[in-house]
Amino acid sequence: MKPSEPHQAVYRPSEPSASEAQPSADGSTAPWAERLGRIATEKFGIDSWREGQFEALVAAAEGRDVLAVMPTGHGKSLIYQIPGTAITGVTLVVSPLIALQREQAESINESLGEGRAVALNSSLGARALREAWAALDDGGPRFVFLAPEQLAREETVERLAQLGIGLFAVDEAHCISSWGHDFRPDYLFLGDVAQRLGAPPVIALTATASPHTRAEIVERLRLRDPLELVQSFDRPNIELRVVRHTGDLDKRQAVLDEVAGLQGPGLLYVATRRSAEEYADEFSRRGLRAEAYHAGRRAAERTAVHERFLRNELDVVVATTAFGMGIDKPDVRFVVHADIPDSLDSYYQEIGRAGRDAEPALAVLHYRSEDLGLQRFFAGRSFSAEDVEAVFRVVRDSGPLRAAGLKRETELGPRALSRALSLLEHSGTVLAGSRGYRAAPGMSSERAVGLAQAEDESRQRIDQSRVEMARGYAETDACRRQWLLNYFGEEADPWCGNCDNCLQEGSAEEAEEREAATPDDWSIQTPVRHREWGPGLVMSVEPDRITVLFESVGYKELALAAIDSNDDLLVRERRSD
DNA sequence: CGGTCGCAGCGTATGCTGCGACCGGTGCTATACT
Repeated sequence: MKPSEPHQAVYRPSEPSASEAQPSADGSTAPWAERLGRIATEKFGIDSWREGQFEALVAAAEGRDVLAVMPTGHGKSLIYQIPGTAITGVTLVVSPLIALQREQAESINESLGEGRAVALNSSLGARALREAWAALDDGGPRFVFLAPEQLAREETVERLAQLGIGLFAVDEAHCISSWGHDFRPDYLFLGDVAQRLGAPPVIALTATASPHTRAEIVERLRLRDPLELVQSFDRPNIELRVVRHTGDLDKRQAVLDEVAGLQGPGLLYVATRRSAEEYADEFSRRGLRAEAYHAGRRAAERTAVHERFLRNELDVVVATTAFGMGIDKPDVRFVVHADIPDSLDSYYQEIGRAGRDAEPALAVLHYRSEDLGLQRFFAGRSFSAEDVEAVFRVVRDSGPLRAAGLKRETELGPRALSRALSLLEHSGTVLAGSRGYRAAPGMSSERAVGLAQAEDESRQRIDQSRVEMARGYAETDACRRQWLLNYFGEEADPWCGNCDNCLQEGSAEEAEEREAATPDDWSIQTPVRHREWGPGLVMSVEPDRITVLFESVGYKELALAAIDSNDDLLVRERRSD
């Protein structure tokens, strides 16, 4: 197996389709590659590219959908910025946080001149909002930033459709999967919105997405044969460690002692607001410059903490998952976790905030198996048959209805409504059409509830299995980096030399031996089919077992002995692409 | 699922134990009030 190259990337090159090619703003007939290269140099000062990056933005200009998974700081935004500058239509960018919208719009205005990008959100007063729309109608801005909630309003979608949207970009696209199902349901409707905006090419961008999340992004946004650009997830300068604890108190003590002894600036992630406050108080008592950061603090305080951290006025920020999106501070020296997160997707995203300057950095997870209880709780929300039935009846009796009409007719809260609707739609009992949602022909409400419940159970199994993969990372005695990279569908050496397991007593030679003992007939990313669980992908291979990600039940470990002694239990599938 | 809180009960320790109830993470937006 060869070592990961720093910018190893996989992508499926584009076949330009002339029919869908974007019209160019200046009527130029020069090939897109040439024109975009010139714009990159002249307007953005870019003349070198990461592997696949330039091809991706050319593909977008030519009308192809793109899914790009690239680390922060690798120029993801250029993939919509450069084509957006050249095409005739306006580029719409969906972004989850108002602060991010503001930041991105400012950066475009610096490159292209004032007024080329606007953000539409609730922080604008009524007057500023009118002015922003007027500027858009006059053709000034080339880029509009907004949150998915804005696109839930039909009036907004209609106005944008009239403007003519040339590109539809979704930044932080993993939010579709992590937030869409209950927390921010409007993420699930972005695929619909894109259709109603005239089905422009869609660009999905994120720094972190496992194969499962990538598949969900493609499905939810209805990407059509997208160009997939997936750069390596490896961050070799981050040392990975796990410390196991049996009791809550000794864990707490160890976390306090460790963080107090580390050279900052750094982050301590915790599971609850309360423990964020407690740890921050204790660090302050010990003389550290520490602050708690969570969604329960006032907006002004959160901004202040963020800014002081960026200015190196804090040694450590103790945070819940609220902290971090869009933070690009190069010299974060450590990210310690006092509690295990809900998935390796979250964990990787959080430790990825360390060592962006490529200097040595440290990621330590303090682990107690009991801590998984909270994550199981978050993963296993209860199913409401009444809500599902109410939504189904309304759709069947008064459909077709759009989201706003459904909200009016069902009188459910936004979260309950979209959770029910998403289950109904995903189980095929409610169909999304151009005029709104309608019931599948001949579908009874009993059957709809049953199918939705099955869908919910499958979703919960998948969430639970992601928790189990996080447990696997914490409990493995093999190379942690290999586990993490395999989780993201990437091949990796069995010995990284920079995790506790590799550093402790193992050696490259021992790892090679273990590797030699692992069977050759299974390799990661092999598509397989299980007798009961259906299709899946091999995610990791160990001497005595393999881990498979199944579409229906999530991650499962299978003993090789069982597979060998049972001919048709698990079979290899031919690759579909 | 596990931790914490309040309360009853014990029975007299400026508390302790056991039990059941309750809580736990992410942000947008619109609207009503200071």
